[in-house]
Amino acid sequence: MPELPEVETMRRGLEGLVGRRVAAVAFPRSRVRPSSVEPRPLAIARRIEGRTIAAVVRRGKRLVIELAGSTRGEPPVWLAIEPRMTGLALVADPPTREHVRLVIELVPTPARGAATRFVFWDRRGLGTIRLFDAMELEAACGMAKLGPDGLGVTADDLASRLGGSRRGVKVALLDQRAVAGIGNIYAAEILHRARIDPRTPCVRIRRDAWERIADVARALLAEAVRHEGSSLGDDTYRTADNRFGRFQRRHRVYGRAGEPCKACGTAIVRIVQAQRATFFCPSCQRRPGRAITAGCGVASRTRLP
DNA sequence: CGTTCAACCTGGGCGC
DNA sequence: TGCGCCCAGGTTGAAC
Repeated sequence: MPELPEVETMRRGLEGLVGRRVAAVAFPRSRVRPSSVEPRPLAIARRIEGRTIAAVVRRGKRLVIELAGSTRGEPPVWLAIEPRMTGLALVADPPTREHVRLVIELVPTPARGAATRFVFWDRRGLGTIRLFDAMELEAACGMAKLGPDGLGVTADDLASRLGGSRRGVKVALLDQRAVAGIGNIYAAEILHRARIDPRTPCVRIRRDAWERIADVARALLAEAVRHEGSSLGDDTYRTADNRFGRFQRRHRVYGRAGEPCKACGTAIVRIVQAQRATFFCPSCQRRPGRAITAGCGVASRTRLP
C-alpha cells in the first residue's frame, strides 16, 4: 500500500510524538516471522523502553523513529518500520484488534489531545519492524540501498542512474536504488502526466523526457502529500489519526482500465510488467520518436533522422 | 545485467 | 452459501 506520499503523511501525523517517552512496548499475537521483526521482540522492548523519541523521519517508503541515547550512556537507536502492502502507523485506534503487530505505550503528558500510544497495524503482515544502531541504519537505509528521495529527484539523478538501462521505464522507476519512494500507483500516474509509454526502454529516453519525468515526479508526489495520499478501498491506507487520503480522486490511470483517459477519452489499458499491473493511456503516452495523437494538447511530432 | 517466478500473508470480489 | 480462483499500494532471493 503505502508509497512515498502515504508514508510521508503517516510521518507528519507522528511528529507530535517527538519528545515523548516510551513507557512500554508490546508485540501482540506476534507470530514473529524471522524476517519481519529484528531483533526479537523482547530485545527490542528492552532496548527502547524508557527512551525518548527524538525524531520521526522517512527514508523512501520506510518510517524511522529515532530514540535518543539512554541515560546510562547508551547511544541512540532507530526503529525502522516498513509498512509494505497493508501496514498502518497509527496514533488512533486500529481498524481491528486483530493484526496489531506493535504497540508502543507512551508516558502520559498533560498536553491536551496528546497521543497515548503508537500502533503498527498490518493486515497481511508483510511489513517489517527493525531496530538499528547507527551503522545498521546506514547499511539498511543509506545511499547504497536507497536512491535520492522522490520529492527531490532530478533529471540528472534519473539519467545517470537509469539512462543506460534497457528496462522499461515504469519498472525502472520502481527500483528504490534509483529513486526512493515511488511505487506502482505513482509510477503510473507520473508517466501519464509526463506522456511517456511505460514500456519505453530507459536507454531510449532522451534528456528532455528525463527532465519531464523528474519535474512531474516531484510535483505529483508533493501534490499527493498535500492530499494526504491515496486510499483505495475501505480497509486501506489511513493517516496516523485514521482519516482517508484524498489523492485517489486525482488518479488519471491507476486502476482505471477500460475507463476513458481524462485527457483524451481513449480507454485506459492495463498490461503486466515485471509481474505487476501497469495502467496507461495508449494515445497520450508514446515512446520517444513516435507520433503523439491529438487530444492531449500536444502537437504531433515525428522521429528525427 | 535483466527477467521470471515463488514466497511472504490476509481478505475482497467474482464466476459457478 | 460455498468453493476456487484472481487480485492487491512491496520486497527479496533463487533460477535462468
